[in-house]
Amino acid sequence: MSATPRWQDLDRLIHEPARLMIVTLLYAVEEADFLYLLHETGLTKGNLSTHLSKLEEAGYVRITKTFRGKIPRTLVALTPEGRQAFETYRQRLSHLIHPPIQGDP
Amino acid sequence: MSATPRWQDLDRLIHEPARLMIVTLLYAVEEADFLYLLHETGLTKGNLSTHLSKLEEAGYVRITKTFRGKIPRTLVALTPEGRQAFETYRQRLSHLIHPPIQGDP
DNA sequence: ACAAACAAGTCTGTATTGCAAACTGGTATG
DNA sequence: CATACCAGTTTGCAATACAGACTTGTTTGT
Repeated sequence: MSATPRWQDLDRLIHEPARLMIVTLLYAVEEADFLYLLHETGLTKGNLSTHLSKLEEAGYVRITKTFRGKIPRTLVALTPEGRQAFETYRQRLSHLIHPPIQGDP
Repeated sequence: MSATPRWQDLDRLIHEPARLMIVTLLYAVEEADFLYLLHETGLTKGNLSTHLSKLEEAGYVRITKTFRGKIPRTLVALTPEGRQAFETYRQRLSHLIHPPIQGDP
C-alpha cells in the first residue's frame, strides 16, 4: 500500500481528451465563444456544454453570457486557477512522458 | 460536422493514467514483473491485472508467465506495437501540451 | 405569414469502464 | 495447521462521456 502515487495526481478533469482540448484552446486564445469551441473541437453542442459546465464548477473557466444584439453569445475564458491547473497538469505529464532516459539503445 | 478531430486520436488505452503509468514504466525498463509494477504503481492487484489484460488484448504488451522454482512469476514487456503506440501517443500529446503559439504576457 | 435554421443550451438514456474488494489456487513458512 | 505470499479472475458499484432529442428565442428565406 501507499507507494508513491504521484502519477495518480494527474488532474482527471483536464486529462479527459475533450476537456484537454478545450483547455488547451483556451490557454492559447485566452477567450473564445461557444461556436468557436464547437467548431474547433468537433464536439456536439450538448457535449461541449456539459464539459464547459464541469470546468466551470471546478473554477477552471468563467462563462460569460452576453448578447450581440438579441443573439446570445457565450464567452469562455480560463480563470487564473484554470491556467494554473493546466500548467501543473502539463508539468506532471511532461515528467511522465519523457522521463530521464535510461540505458536503452 | 467533421472539423479536424486530430485531438480525439489520443489513444484512449494509453491515455488512462493507470495504464499510462504502466506503459511508461515498461518503456523505461523494457521488462518488469508483476510485483515490480504493483509496487511502483500503487495499484491493487486486481486493477493491475485488468489493465495488463487490456494492454495485452490490444497487443501492446506481452505477458510471459514463468516459474521461479514453484513460485509463479509474471513478466511483462512492451511489444514493438506498444512501443510504437506509446511514441505516437507521446508525440500527439506534445503537440497538445506545448502548442506553437503563445502571444500572452 | 410561415417554415426553416441558428444560438445555446438542458435532459435523458446508454454503454463503458475504472476501481476496490472478495474469492481462487497453489506454494512456502511459522 | 494456519497464515502469508504470488498472481490472478470475477463481481459489483459508481462515475461519466457521448449522442441525440427537446427547448426557447431570434433571424432569415420565400
